[in-house]
Amino acid sequence: MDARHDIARELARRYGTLTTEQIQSMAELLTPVQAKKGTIVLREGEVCRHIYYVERGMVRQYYRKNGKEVTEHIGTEGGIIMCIESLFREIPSQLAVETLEPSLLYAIPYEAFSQLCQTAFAFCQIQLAILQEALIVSQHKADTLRFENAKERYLRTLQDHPDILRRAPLHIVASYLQITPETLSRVRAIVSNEH
Amino acid sequence: MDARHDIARELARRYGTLTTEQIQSMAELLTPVQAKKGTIVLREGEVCRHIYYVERGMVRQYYRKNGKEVTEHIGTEGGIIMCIESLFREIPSQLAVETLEPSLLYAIPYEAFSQLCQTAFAFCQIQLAILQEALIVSQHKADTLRFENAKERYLRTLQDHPDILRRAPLHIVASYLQITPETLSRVRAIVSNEH
DNA sequence: CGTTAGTTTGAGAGGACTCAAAGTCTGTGG
DNA sequence: CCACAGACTTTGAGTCCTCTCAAACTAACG
Repeated sequence: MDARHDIARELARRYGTLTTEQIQSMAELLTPVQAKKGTIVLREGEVCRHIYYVERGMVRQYYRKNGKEVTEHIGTEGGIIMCIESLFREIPSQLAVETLEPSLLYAIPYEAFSQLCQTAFAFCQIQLAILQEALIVSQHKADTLRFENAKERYLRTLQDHPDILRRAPLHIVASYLQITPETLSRVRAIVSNEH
Repeated sequence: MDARHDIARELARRYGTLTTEQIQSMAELLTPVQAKKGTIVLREGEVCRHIYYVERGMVRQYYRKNGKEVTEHIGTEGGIIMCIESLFREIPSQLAVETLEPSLLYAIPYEAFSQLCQTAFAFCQIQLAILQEALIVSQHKADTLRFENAKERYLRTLQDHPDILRRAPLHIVASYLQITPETLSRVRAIVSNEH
């Protein structure tokens, strides 16, 4: 069976319900993207036209600010990556997307997916669920930044996404946690001293 | 003509396109909520079942953290208020909604609106557009907090939402800007000295 | 007109930043 | 297979922004 069916089925399971034919339609949209470590999947300035599903590997979204790279998001197996503003407004993306490991992504062309949405509410519901989920995550992230200091954010990530800490280089984890590499290094030292 | 038609028409204009009959259906969902200053429109712990459109007045969403009230969002004329996590997951809301002025809101029952979405893609598109917009705003907000200090955030709000600064009490603006009332008071003093 | 809520001002503390330098890892080419 | 260059991480010193705590002042409301 095509691997794309499995992804389509997984998306349906997670975000809604699709009939067998609808899963078939969904699967046909998926385009595999195999990329070795360090590949730029979406360049800054390009218009983002896909939603990406991470099947294997790890990718990050980042942008440049005052000459420094700021990591906005890191996605691992099962994660969804999209450059929200670029995708929905069809404007050049501030965000770039880069693999941090050899990765297998499945790109969902947004235009075509939107077409599908018009054919059946079930697809629409999936898009709605993805956006709702993203909004909830976005709010939780904001709360975390509001109330937790560097050490607490590190410990939370250690709890919630231990693979990110294990697999991503420190300076990228640091910008993901919105702290400097120096601070993360110090926090790490303190935490490992406490066991 | 019913005022609710005007709101429905405005929502359609802003977020999509609706036929006359669809505007009619939408208008029928809208429930006016007149509330004097200081009214709790949604209590913490209640499940949020409506999306609110602010026709007149000003409302805020806030939650309690370590005994203090934290203002998550302030909405004025034309704004949309929704307690995202509660609404979509149907769980008790952490957020409360309170009027800061005598206000006229229109409540859109989410359940009924979702029903409508299943009858025509046009409604779905409106919901999608609202969520997309909310996501973009949410990201911009995060960027602001990441890179701007107290004074810059104050000046930005002075630029973008001058009515909030004029109409809301300082301590509420402060928690909206994610700074203490003391800091906002100092920032304000500095800015007004510079003219 | 007094009581309470809200705002201003001051002093001091702390977390995270910047800049700087030393130490470690990694991968490429000889 | 080793050596070296460049990237990454650690450690140190000093600074700054915003916070907390405290007290005085002002406004608002019954």
